[in-house]
Amino acid sequence: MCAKKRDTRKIILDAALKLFSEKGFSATTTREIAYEARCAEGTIFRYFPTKKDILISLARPAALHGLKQVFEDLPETNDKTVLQSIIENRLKVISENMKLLKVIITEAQFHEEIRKEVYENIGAEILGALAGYIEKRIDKGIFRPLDSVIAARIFGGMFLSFLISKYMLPPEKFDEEDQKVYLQEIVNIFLHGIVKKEGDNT
Amino acid sequence: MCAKKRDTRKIILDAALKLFSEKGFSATTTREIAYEARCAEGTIFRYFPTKKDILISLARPAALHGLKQVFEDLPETNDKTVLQSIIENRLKVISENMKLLKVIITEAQFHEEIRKEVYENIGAEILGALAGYIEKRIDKGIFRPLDSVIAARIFGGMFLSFLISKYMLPPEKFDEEDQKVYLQEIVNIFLHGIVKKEGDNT
Amino acid sequence: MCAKKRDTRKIILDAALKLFSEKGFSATTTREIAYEARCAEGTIFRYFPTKKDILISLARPAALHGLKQVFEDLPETNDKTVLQSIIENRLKVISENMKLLKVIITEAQFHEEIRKEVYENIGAEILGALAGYIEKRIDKGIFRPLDSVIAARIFGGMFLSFLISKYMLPPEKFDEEDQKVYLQEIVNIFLHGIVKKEGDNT
Amino acid sequence: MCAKKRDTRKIILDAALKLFSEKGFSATTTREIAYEARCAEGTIFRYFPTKKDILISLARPAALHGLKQVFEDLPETNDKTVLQSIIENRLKVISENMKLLKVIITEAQFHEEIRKEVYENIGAEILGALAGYIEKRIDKGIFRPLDSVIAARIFGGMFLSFLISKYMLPPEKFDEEDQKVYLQEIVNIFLHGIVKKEGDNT
DNA sequence: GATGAATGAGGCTTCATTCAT
DNA sequence: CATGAATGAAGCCTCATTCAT
Repeated sequence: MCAKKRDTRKIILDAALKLFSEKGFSATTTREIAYEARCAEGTIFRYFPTKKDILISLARPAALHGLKQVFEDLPETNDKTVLQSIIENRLKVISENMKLLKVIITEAQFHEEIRKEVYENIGAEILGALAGYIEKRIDKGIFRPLDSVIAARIFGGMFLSFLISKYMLPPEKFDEEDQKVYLQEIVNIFLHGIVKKEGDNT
Repeated sequence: MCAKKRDTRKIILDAALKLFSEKGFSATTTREIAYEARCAEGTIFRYFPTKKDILISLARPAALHGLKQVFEDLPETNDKTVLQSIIENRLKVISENMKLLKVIITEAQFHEEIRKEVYENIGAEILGALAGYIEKRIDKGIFRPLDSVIAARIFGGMFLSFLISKYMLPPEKFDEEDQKVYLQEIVNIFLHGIVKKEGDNT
Repeated sequence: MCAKKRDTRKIILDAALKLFSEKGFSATTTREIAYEARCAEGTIFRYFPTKKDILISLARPAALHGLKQVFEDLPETNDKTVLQSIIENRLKVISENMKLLKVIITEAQFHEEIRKEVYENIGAEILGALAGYIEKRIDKGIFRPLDSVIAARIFGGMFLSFLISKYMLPPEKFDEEDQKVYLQEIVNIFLHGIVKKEGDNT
Repeated sequence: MCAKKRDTRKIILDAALKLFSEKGFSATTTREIAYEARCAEGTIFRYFPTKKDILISLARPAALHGLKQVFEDLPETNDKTVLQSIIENRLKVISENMKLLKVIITEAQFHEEIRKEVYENIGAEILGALAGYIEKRIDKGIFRPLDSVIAARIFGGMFLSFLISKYMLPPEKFDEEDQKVYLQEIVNIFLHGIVKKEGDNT
């Protein structure tokens, strides 16, 4: 009785995710969601009391789980190439969750509930993992001493700028080669910027 | 009876800007805009054929003009403290336009017209100015050779992470001191990451 | 649970027909139609994308079909009394569709779509049938040779003048007796006017 | 103080007439009338308390005067060619007033005030003149005895069918030649239909 | 559990009318 | 007299939500 039956709830969530990411939450109608999910409009309300509850469900820990992996369990080898290749791998996870990320980032501005979920998950846990990694490297004297949370956020911002370029620029303005160089430079700049240098006591 | 007759158009634009930035474009009603602008709903449509036209007017080059100066005419003294203080100064312009910036960034995702406006103003011109500055420093052998556009974007992302922290985090989690340190670290990491080092031939 | 579920579409069409014929298309509001149809305003738009689509649906061939029979299959006995009684009989069809006819004729002036529908139905087919009848009588030498289409239109005009008198004059100015005489004279004048006379070589 | 000043009232009436005849009364906005009359919207209301009053003013005796001429002062020569040529001449008056006629006929259905004006002017006077003419011919034994009012209305209907053909059919379907024949046949049918014949005692 | 017709509040927009200049 | 900005009621239409089947 477990796996087989068409999981309507999941289907509706997927449909909503697709549409929210394309048109935004307010501009998406329940009728469109029903059509995309190939179910009746009424069915949606058997699973979600309210349209807004669909949005909130998308920001639930379970849904965000995919995103958490991005900065989790970072190995402590700091060699430039290793870090870069890891980041490239993680990018796959991001790409798979891009639609969700877009919805979350956009709607978090306007909905307290989403914002809270984001802080407690992405904010605390995800960036926390990265900050933890940075902390350890500082302790080992490899990175210079700085606020690891701030450093993690800055790195997140660099990464974000990559995502913005990748997903909002027209493809001809940001090709495969650009992407590769971009990621290399993020790692370069960040590592060079954070690494401890002889005689540096800032 | 002197010059300043109540400029209704401007008042409506301001009201819309406030509400769009608080609730998003779709979630803001023309009735709310009218109420905020203290005019009749019908009056709005004497100045804007369509609700969407209010949004577009907000994103017009004229509106974005203020933001252009942020990275324009950067002095070529590269000393860390100078750069940092400059950036702090420019931040005032950003802060004054933050509401607009938020609306523009959010709605650019969903409206082709806005997106174009953004590319041609924020994208091309602003980041272009920063890229030009970086280019000159590379030529002088101060920065290591890298793609100046990518570097500019990365810096933009770092900056963006600051804005996100400043405007989305609850104030008690990001106080004046945090902000100062954050900006310092952006400059530190970026400069150290981009500067040419002895024996570096990456 | 049997067959006849409340046919909302038909009910809305009937309500619209009544109101359009009383107040005209533009002066009728969808709220009034909903009230007359005893349904919610929103319900109307489940069946018709647009108010104008209600009007167009009213003018669809299906709706005009009833009117086509008016001059169809006219027997070729030309005796005055026969023709007159026939016309009186057909009048029933007209009367039953008078509201529709009024709407169609009125709105055809302003809506291209309606006009086309009218030409292809009332114009071409109905008058065509009458013209065909006239043609046959000409061939038999009973009517004098003339343009049968024009003759049909002229007859239509005579008939129209009757309808105008019947439906626009206050009833006390156009009683049963008047109607009878009016129809007799239409037939008289038309037949005398169209019949071939000895020594007539117009 | 009499002739020279731009007669705003007349200009507004003309503008309204043009638009009412093109789009109908309800579908015409005061803004459009103001634009067509090259005056401010507010100016309209200095001359007409209400939009509807513009319409009513159009149906005033003074405005209808032109139309009255059509059947007035008919000479009593009944010769076919004379009558036909007269009608052709009168047609000029009709053409000049066609816009007004269209508005009057259309809106009379929906506005009591207009309807009354039409009865008392067009109905009584215009058709009355024609009926008087017919009466005289009957008295002289040239037309057979019949209800002259009905006969006048029937003739009016024939004429109306001509106007409908002329103003609603696409021009290529109703050329100059058609028009000439049409008018000839109206006269033919009417005269032959109404004339007294030997041995006719209907 | 699923459906989809029905609802009615409310959204965007229009428009006749008013009124200060 | 003329103007045209402002009004707000009302029009058309949308949409989240309900409910009988």
